[in-house]
Amino acid sequence: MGASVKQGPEGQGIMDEVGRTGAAQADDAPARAVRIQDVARLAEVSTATVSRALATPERVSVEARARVLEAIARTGYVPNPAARSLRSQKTYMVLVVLPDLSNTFFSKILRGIEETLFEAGYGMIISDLDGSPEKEAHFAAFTAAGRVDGAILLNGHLFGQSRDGKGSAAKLNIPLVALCEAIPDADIPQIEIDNRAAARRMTQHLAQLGHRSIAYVSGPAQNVLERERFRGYRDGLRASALPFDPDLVVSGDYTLESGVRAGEDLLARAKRPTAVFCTSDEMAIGLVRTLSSAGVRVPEDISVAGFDDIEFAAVAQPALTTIHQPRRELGQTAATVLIDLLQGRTTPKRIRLKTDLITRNSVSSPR
Amino acid sequence: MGASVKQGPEGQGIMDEVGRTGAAQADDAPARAVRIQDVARLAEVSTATVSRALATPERVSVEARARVLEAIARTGYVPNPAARSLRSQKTYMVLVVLPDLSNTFFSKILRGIEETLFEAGYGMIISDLDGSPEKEAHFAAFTAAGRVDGAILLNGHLFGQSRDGKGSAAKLNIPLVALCEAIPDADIPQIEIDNRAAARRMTQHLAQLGHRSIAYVSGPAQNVLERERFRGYRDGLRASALPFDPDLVVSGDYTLESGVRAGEDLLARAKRPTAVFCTSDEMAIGLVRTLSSAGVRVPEDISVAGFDDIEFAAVAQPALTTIHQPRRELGQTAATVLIDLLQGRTTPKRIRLKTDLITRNSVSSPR
DNA sequence: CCGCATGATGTAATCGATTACATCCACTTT
DNA sequence: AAAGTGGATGTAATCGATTACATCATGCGG
Repeated sequence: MGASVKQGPEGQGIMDEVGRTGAAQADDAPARAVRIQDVARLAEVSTATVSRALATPERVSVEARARVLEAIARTGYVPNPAARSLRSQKTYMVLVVLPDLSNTFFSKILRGIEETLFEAGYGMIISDLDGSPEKEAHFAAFTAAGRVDGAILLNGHLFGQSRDGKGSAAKLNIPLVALCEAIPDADIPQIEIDNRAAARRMTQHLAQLGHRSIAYVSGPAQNVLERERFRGYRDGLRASALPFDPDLVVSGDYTLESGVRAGEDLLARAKRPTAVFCTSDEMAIGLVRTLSSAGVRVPEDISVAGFDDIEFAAVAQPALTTIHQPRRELGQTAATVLIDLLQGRTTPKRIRLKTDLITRNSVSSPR
Repeated sequence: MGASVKQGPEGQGIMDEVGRTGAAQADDAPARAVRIQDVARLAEVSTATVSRALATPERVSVEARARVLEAIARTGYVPNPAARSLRSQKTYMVLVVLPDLSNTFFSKILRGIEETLFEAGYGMIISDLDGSPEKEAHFAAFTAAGRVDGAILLNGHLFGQSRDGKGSAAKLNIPLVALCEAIPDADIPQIEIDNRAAARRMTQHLAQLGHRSIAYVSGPAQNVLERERFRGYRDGLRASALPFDPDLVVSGDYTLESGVRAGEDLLARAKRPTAVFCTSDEMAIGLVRTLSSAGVRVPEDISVAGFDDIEFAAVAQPALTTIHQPRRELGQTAATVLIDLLQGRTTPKRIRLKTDLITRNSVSSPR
C-alpha cells in the first residue's frame, strides 16, 4: 500500500507545472499528493468518470469502474477533502459541543459518538466550551461558516443562547441533536435518559428498604436534569406515601466538593436522615467521604445513593448504589440520529434510553 | 466487577418515540453564506485586499483595512475553510491520536490541547484508535490526504507501526509530536514527564519513611513508561541502599482489575511487603480495595502509593499518596510545540515536565 | 525632469473534486 | 430508414479564498 515509489511509465510529462516554492524548504521529497487527474489518466477515462465510479458506481460501466478502482489502488489515491467540500458543500465533519471535556462523565459518551461517526465516514471535532462565551461565539461562527455538517450538543442550550433565551446565532441551518441535556424550546431531536423515572425509582428503592427520611442532594437549580430528577424524587416519595420535607433538600452542583459540603451540612444536624440520594456519583463520593471521616458509617448509619454510575462508583468504599447511564450507547444513538438527519432520513424527535438501578454496598435497610 | 448486581428496568420502553422530526429543514431563508466578494464590494476594494487585510494587515493601508474590518463586522463574514484550505494547502486542523478516549487519564490532557489549539486558531480532531488496526490505517490515510496540518500522538507509536517496527505509513510529511509515551526511533519532539525520576523519588520517599520491603506493581512489560518507571524504582532502591528482590515485582497493566489481582497476589503471601508502589492510581485503588476487604489496613499494615494523581486519588479511602502528572500542562505544551512546528519555528526535541509527589493518607511509616 | 524604488491595490490563475450539460453510440420503435 | 431512447462518457463551469504578477501612484536621487 505505502510502496509509493516513483512510477512514471509513460514518457509524457505528468507534471507539467514547475512546482516552484519561494520558501527555502530544502526537504527530501515533496511527495505531491495523487490527484483525481492522475487516476483518470492511468485508467484512461475522464475525471468525471473517476468521480462517478466512487460516488455513483451504478452509473459507470463495469469495465470502466474496474479500471478506475485498479488505478486508485495502484496510486493510493484519496480524494482531497477540501476540494470535495468546497464543491459539494459538505464537510463530513461533526461538531460535538460540551461544557467540560475533562469531566469523566463525557468521555465514554464521546467514545460512543466517535465510533459511530467513524463507521459512517464522519470525523469529529470537539468543542470544549469551558464556560466561555467567546469560545461559544467562535464555535457558532465556525459552525455557521460551514465547517461542519452537523452538531451534537451536550451543553443544554443552543449556540449563543446562554444568557438571553432569544440568542442571535440560533439559525444555524444545520442538523443538530441534543444529547443528555434536553434543550427546552428547540425543535431538534433529543437523546437522553428518563431522569425523572430514574430518580423516582431510586427514591422508591430506598423507601422500600424501609427508609422514611430520605434526603436529596440536588444539582444546580436551573439545570434541566436537576428539575427532572427532583420531580422524580418527589414522585417517588408520593408513590411511597412519604411526605416531602424541604429541609431534606440539600443544594449541590454535581461536583465532588459540593458533596463534601452537603456531608458537612448533614453532620451538623441534630436529626439526620437515614438515607441520602445524591444526584451525581461525584457528590455521593464526596458525601460518603465526609461522613466516614466523621465516624458515621455508610451504609450502617446512613445509606447513600448516587447517580450516573461513573467508573469509580464500583470501586469506591463502600461501592456505590447508583443509577447506571448507558453512556456509550447514548453517544452512539445521538450520532446515529445525526447521521440520519444528515442523510435526509426522518428521525424520532425524542429518544429516551433506559437506565439501570445498580445495587452495591452503600445502601442498606435502616437499623 | 464483582459486587454489581444488576436489576432489570421497570416497564419502560427502550425507545420512547414521541413525534417525528422531518428531515427536510423547511427553512425560511436559505441564508447563503457571506463570501469574500460581498465583503469586497461593501468595502469597495478587491477580494485580494480583503484577503490581505486579514492575513497580512501590514501590507494594506490603514484606511482600506478599516473599511474591510467594518464590512466584515457588518456582514459577519467568516472565510470558507474549504476554499482556504484548498488553495493554501492548510487545514488549520490537528489530529490527536489516542488509544482510548474513555480513559480518565486522557481527558484533562485533551483539554489542555484543545485550549491551546483553540487560541491559535486550530481545530482538533480526535482519533480513538481503540486497538483497531483498521481505524489506524484509516486515520493514516486521512492524515496523508492532507486533512490535518499536524498530529499529536498519545499512543506510543507512529501510524502503521503497531506490529512491525518498520511501518509503511511513517512518511506522513506533516509535523508530529509525541505526548506522554515517547516513540523510540522517531525523530519528532517528545513531551513527557520524567517517569524514571518520579518513580525513583517515590521509592526513596517510601524508603525514607523506614520501609525496607517495597513491592512494585508494574505496567505492561513492553511499555515505554513501564521501563522508565521500573528503572526509577531500582534507582530508588539503590539510592536507599536496599537490595532489589524480584519477588517483590508484581506484574500489572495499569488497570484497576490488575490492581485487584496484585492485591490477591500479595494477600496470598506468607511474608508481605510493608509498602507497595503501584505504577498507576487505578491499580493502587484496586489493590487498596482488595487489601481492605481482607482486613488489611492501609496504611497501618501496608502503605500503598500510586502514580498519575487522577481525580479520584484524592477521594479514595484512604486518599492516595501518588505522583502528580501535570496533565493539562502536558496537553498545552504538546499543542504549543506542534503549533511552533506548523509555523516554522524551531522546537526543543524533548521536553520533560516536572512531577510532584503528593502525600496523602495511604502511606505512613511501617510499624 | 527622468528613472527607479516602494507600497498599495487590482486582475486573474489556481487549488482539486463535483456535476450540469453536451455528445456519442448502439439499439429500438414506427 | 428516420427518429427516438437511454446509457456511458467527456467537457467545462463551478465552489470561494489565496497569491503571483501586473499596474499604478508617489517620492526620491541624480
